[in-house]
Amino acid sequence: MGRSPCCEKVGLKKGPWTPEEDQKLLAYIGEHGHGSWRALPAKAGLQRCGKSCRLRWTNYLRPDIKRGKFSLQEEQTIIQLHALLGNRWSAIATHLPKRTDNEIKNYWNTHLKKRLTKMGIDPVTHKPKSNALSSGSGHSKDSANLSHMAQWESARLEAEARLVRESKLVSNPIQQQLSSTVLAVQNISTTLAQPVVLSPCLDVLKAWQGFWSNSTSAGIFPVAGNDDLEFPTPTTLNFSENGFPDIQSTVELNENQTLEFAKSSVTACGVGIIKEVCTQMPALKERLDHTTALQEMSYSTESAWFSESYRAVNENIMPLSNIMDDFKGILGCNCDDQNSLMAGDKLENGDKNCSGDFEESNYKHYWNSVLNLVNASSSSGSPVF
DNA sequence: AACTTTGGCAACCGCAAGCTC
DNA sequence: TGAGCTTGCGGTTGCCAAAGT
Repeated sequence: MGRSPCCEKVGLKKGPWTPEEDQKLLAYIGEHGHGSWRALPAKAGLQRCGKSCRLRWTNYLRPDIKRGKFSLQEEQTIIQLHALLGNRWSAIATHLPKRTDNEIKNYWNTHLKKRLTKMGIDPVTHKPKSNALSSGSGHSKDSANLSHMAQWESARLEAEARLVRESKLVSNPIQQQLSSTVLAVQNISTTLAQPVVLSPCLDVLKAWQGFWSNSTSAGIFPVAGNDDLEFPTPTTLNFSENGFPDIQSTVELNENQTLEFAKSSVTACGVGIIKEVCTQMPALKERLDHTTALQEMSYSTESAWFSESYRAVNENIMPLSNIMDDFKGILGCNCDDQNSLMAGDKLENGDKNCSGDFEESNYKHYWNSVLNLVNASSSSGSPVF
C-alpha cells in the first residue's frame, strides 16, 4: 500500500501548539469547517500536518469539550465501562459527554489504573489480583462466559455509538427510529453507573420478549386464552414471572414473523447486539440471502444485515430452540433466576442458577466494593485515592 | 538552592478500516 | 477490483511543572 506519511514534508512544525496557531485553526474551522484535514493546514496558513490539526481540534479546541477534574460519576462510569470494554477509549468516551477519548485514556493511565492497583484489583481484568492468579480449573468456563458477556456488551455499546453518530448525519424514518431506540438503550446503559450489574441476558431476552409480545398482540401468532405473555400450544415458549422466556420446543417462523422479530429486536435492544448474535451463530450467517420483503428495513448496512440474517432463519425453518440454546451457550446463562441477580441476592450452592452466576456474582460484588471504596475515599480523603 | 524523581497531559506515531476513484 | 487517500483509534513519547531529596 502506498500510504503516504502524514508529516512527510520537511518544514512542518511539530510539538506544542502556540496560541497563534490555535487562533488560526479556530478561525478557519469557524468559518469554513474543517473539510479535508489534509488540505486544511495550507488553507489556514498553518505549518502543520492535517493530522496534527485534527488532533488539536478534536482533543483541545473543539467547543463542546468539558475540561477539568473528572466527577465521581464519571470515574465510576470509566471504571465500569473499562471492565466491559477494555482499552476501547472511543467507545467509553461515547458515554461521557464532552470528554475526549484521549482525556479519558490519560485519566485512566494516570489515576484510575493506579487506584485499582492500590486496591489490589488488577486494572486489566478488574478482578482481585489473588483471584486473577488463581482462576483455576473450575472457573475456566465461568471466565469464558464472562468474556462473552464483555464481548456482547462491547459490541452493543459500539453499535450504539455508531448509530448515534450516524443518526446525527442521516435523517430518514428508520434512522430516526433507531436513534430513539439508541437513546432508550443508552438510558439502560446509564444504569451501569449504578452499583448493579445488568445481566448480560437482558437485552437479548428483551428482544425475544418484545417479539413474542408484539407478535401475539399483532395477531401474528394466535393467542389462546389471555393477553399476557404466556404462549399458546403447540408452541411452548413460556415466560417466567419476571417476563423472560423459556423456550422448550421448536417454533417455526414465516417471513412475516421473521420481520416482526427483527423489528421488535431493534426496538428492544438495538441493532448491534442482534448483529453480534448472528455473528456468534455461523449457521445464520452462512445462509444469508436477499429478499425484497425485508429490504424495507435495509436503510443501513446493519439493519440490512440483520434482517437478512433473520430471513435466513425463516427460510431454513431454524428451530428457535436451537437459537435459544445458542443464546444460552454464548451467554453461559439460562436466566432462570433473573430476579435474584438483579436484586443482588447472595448466591449459594445448590441454587438453580446459570453456569455463569458464580463469576457474575463476584463481578457484582467487585463493583459494589469498588464503588464503595470510591465513595468512601472521596468523602473521607482516604490516601487510597 | 540545585538536582532528581514523579505526575500529568498534550501530542505524535503507526496501524487498520472505510471510502473513493 | 484494488490502489491510494482519509479518518479514527490506541499505544507511546516527551515536555513541563510539582514534589521530593
